[in-house]
Amino acid sequence: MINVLVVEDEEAISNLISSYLGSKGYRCVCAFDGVQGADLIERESFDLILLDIMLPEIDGYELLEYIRPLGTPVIFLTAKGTVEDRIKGLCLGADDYLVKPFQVGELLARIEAVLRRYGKSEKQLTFGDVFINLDSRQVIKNGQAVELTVKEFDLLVELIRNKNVALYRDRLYERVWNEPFLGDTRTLDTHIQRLRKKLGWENYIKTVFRIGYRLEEGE
Amino acid sequence: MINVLVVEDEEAISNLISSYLGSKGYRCVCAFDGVQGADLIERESFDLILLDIMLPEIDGYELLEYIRPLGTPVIFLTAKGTVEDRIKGLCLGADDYLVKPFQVGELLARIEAVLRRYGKSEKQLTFGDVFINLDSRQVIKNGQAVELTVKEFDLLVELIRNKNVALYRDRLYERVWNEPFLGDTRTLDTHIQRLRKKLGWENYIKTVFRIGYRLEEGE
DNA sequence: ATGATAAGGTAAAAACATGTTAAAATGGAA
DNA sequence: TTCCATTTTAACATGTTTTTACCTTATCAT
Repeated sequence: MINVLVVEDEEAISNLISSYLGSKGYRCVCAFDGVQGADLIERESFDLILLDIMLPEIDGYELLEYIRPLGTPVIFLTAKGTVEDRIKGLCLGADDYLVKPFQVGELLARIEAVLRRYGKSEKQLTFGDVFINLDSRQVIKNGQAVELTVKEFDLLVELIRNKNVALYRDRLYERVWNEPFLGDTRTLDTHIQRLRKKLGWENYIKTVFRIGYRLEEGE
Repeated sequence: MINVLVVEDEEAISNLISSYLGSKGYRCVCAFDGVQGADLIERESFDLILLDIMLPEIDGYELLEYIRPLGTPVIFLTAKGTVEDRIKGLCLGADDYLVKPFQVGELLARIEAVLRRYGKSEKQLTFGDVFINLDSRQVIKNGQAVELTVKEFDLLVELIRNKNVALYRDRLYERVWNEPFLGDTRTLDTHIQRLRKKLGWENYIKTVFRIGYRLEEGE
């Protein structure tokens, strides 16, 4: 699922965006000031950030500086509509610019354009000989369908989206289960084992001892 | 691991690039003509493509057309050095342009710049012939993976981040272990020994008597 | 030089993490 | 409700890492 961060202090706008995008199948996380935004950016990775310029604590320009090295696309949302502001935002590295008030439909169009530009409008994933369709939630290995349960599927997607990254078990669990990780169960391990078995990925899903797991390319 | 495709028909250059990048922790796949290149691009996803312009079968410009929709960054490698060629490549969507013959170091610098721009530069560190990927938590020495435990890895990162600085043992311990140092154990020393051994760094990790340790550049 | 400390080296114990299996709990569909 | 697939838990086995213990070697201040 596409993960969007909305950094916006006006709650009305924030709610509007998140409920609209939610209904369109995006996952929205909201921050109400720059500090919260920076925190969230550190915690998890987003596919897109919608960024208000006028924010308490840290303003949008400053936050953008922080985001740029991550390469995450950014759309500015702002009341400031002068040409200079536009240019400033775009020069600093924003991907697009939307002046408030705006139609949610227009916002969606721009979001999709930006994501397309970044090749993130993924409906499918592949890894090795495994092909995954996110819409139908089907997994095919060597042309053969592989039956995965919900949790197994979500776990697989999370691993592939973060291939070659050592995923901390707590983060991994929290991302897939959407609940805090209380480290005393074997739930995650059990699911990892089942994925390994069903896909024959004993050599690709590596255990990173004391950290978590890593889906490794090559080998 | 960063996955690079090299499409280049001169085998000497291809080998040079792939062995150099390999030693820096990149995974390189080589294609020797445009058709092979297109095949590989279809088969797997790359983080970066190095593309020669003058190729048998399908030339670089044509292949670029094919690559662009994927959003994969491309650096042209070519003997053609005219301004028109430069402009043509960049206009068509190449991210950078390198004229042969080139220094491998310059190539690496450009690669890292492009990857950074795309947010794909997984954080990485190098020291001497050792290459560290912070995302995947993998360590490569001379192209060979070195298996480090969590503590060894964290200790190594701390040393490299403070190269040429004498690190007090208490500070070093506290940074890596996240707990106060109660100076009566040999834990830190033991880990230093193991790092020295695994990396062959007996001459680089110096003991600063009564102070701690220092990772020294240049023998 | 010498002795009090500090660090190196090695092995083994202790601590801890993950794999494995089966059984129990959960929850949705018939 | 009952059944069934899925998910979680529990218990035990196995495997790794980290720490400690102990002895040796090195360093520095006197």
